[in-house]
Parts: sequence; C-alpha cells; structure tokens
Amino acid sequence: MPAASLDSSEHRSGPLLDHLARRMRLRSESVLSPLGLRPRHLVALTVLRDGGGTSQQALARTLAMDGTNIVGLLNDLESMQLVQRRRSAADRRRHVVELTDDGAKRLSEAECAIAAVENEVLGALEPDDREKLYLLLRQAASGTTVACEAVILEDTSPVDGR
Amino acid sequence: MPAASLDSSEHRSGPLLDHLARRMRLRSESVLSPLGLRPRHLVALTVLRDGGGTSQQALARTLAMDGTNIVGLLNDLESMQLVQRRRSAADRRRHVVELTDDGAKRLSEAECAIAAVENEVLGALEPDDREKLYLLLRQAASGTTVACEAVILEDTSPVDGR
DNA sequence: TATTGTTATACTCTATAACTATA
DNA sequence: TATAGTTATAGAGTATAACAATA
Repeated sequence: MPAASLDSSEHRSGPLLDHLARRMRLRSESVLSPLGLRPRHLVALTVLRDGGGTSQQALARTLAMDGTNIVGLLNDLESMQLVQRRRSAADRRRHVVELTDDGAKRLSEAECAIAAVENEVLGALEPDDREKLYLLLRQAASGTTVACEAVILEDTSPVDGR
Repeated sequence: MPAASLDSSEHRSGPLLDHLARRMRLRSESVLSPLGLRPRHLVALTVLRDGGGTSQQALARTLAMDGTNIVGLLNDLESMQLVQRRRSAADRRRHVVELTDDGAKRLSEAECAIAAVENEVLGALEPDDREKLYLLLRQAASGTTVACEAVILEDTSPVDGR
C-alpha cells in the first residue's frame, strides 16, 4: 500500500491551508466590501444555503465559532435582510435561521465577485487543477460540516420564507 | 464539459478554504501549545525552512502580514532560539532571518504533532485524496509565495528588485 | 437542572502612525 | 528622500461569564 507517506512529517497541509486561506481572505475583503459583506458573512451565507435552516448553536458548531459571536454575525445579516430568524415551534428557545431570497441573490453576487480573487490567488493552478482542488475541499468540508445534523428542525416545517 | 464550469458562480473555493483552515487552526492550537507554538509560528517556520533566509519585509509579504507584526512574531521565535536575526552585510538596515537547528527540530516535532489534527479535519478524504490535496495546495502556495524572490540575501547581490 | 440566545467584557490579532538607523 | 525595522496604539475578532426564557 502507498499509505505510509501520510505519516511523513513533511507532508503537512495545515500550514499551507492557513497560508492560502489568509491570502484569499485578505484580497476578498476589498472585493466584498462594496456588497456590504465580509469574508465571514460569505462563509455563513454559504453554509446556510448548502445546509438549510439551522439553529444558531448548530451554526456555531458548523462555523467553529463561539455561539456568542454568531449573534452579532446574524444581526449584521438580518439587518441587511439577507437572513431570517424565527422561533422554532418545536422548541421555543431556538431560533431557526434561514437564507432569504435576497440573501441567496447577494450570495450569488458575492461569489461572482470573488471569482477574480480566486483566479489570482490560485493562479499557479491550471483550470483543471483548480476544479480538482475545489472538489477535494468540498469533500473535506462535507465531512466537518456534519454539525448541521444536530438540528433537523421541526417536523412541522411551516417554512414560509417571507 | 469540465472547462467552462470555472466561471460558474457556484464553484467558489474561497469560503471552503476559509472554513477548513479555521477548523484546522483551532484544533492545532491545543496540540501546538505544549510545544510553545501557535499556528502562525508554524506557518512562519515552514516558510523560513522552505524559502531560506529572508528579510523581515520579504517575510511579511510572503505571510501576507503587516511588517510591524512580524517583529513580535520573530521576537517570540527568537526568544525560543528557533530563528536567528542578523544584520545583512550588504544592507545594514536589513535583518536576515534564518531558521536555527533548534528551529528545524521544533518544526519537525510540530508537524508530527499536527498530523493527528489533519487526519481528523481531513477525515472525509481518503489517504490518496489527502495527498492530492497536499500537492495542489503546495503548488498553489508556491505561486503566491514568490515574495521570497525579492531578497536573495547578501553576499551575492545588488538585488534591488522592485 | 439543562439549554438557547443575549449582553457585557477582557483578551488576542491586525493595521496605522511616528520614530531610528541606514541608504 | 526613501527604505528596514521598531514601538505605541486603536480597531476588529474572539472567547469567557452572567442573565432571561424555555425545556
């Protein structure tokens, strides 16, 4: 088996990931600011779109952020009407957080805006390799984002969506 | 078929990169703290090992950090005797920063320590895919890390690039 | 009693400005 | 004058603790 190389102390992706994410985030900021968004807003919106409605705590686990900071993050997004909070009927302590139509639209615009940044930061990769990278990251993230599982929401699902 | 998809507004690696790097960094902290290191120390040590000695400004560009913060970062590493600062003979304004033997050793230990974290965060990927991811990240980073080129150090040159 | 969301607050990270020493 | 490094400091990001509402 080709396995052993993974244990090598020289093939660590962690620092590389950190390095690239940092560059991407810094450049993204200037591109996103005209849209009133910050990189972390984009991550949150993406998770909400892909994972569906969740409680704030589930969102906190998925984003690996402290729950107390989710409050401010959602306040930002809700004040821009990109996200909607409503009480869960099944457990009135919970807020069910969902992307609004405006939120989906803004997210789409933002993704378009940062395409240029990606082309720049990932410029050393051929288009094919960039696609491979995307798929690998996607798969890796799907493994860590399982936190959404925690709250499948209420059975009722009277989700009206403004 | 696979070509044009890159322009699609739905294949954005940025938020994924951010997401995964964040999880990796958070988990790494607890694993690295026994070694007296923080994730950003690891990134700096890695760059210094792979790129050779550089000036502090070149390091700042490579790490995409403000030069003023490099000072504190290097103070940390130098107080642990993991890096060495010495004046450049060619330009006495510059410090040439290099990894010490202790630094290389500590870096190696740290890489070993975070292997477990990587296995956890990238657990959704098969070993083969993890290796592919590493190679892609490495290639992408080599493209953005060119900053090191700026200062090839003293004895040689009048390297007044840019 | 335990959990969800909220507020207040302290700690860390990062960037801006001013200073020095060299060029 | 311009550049490399340093210091001081203000702003943003993040975590900890205490509280109200609900389970």
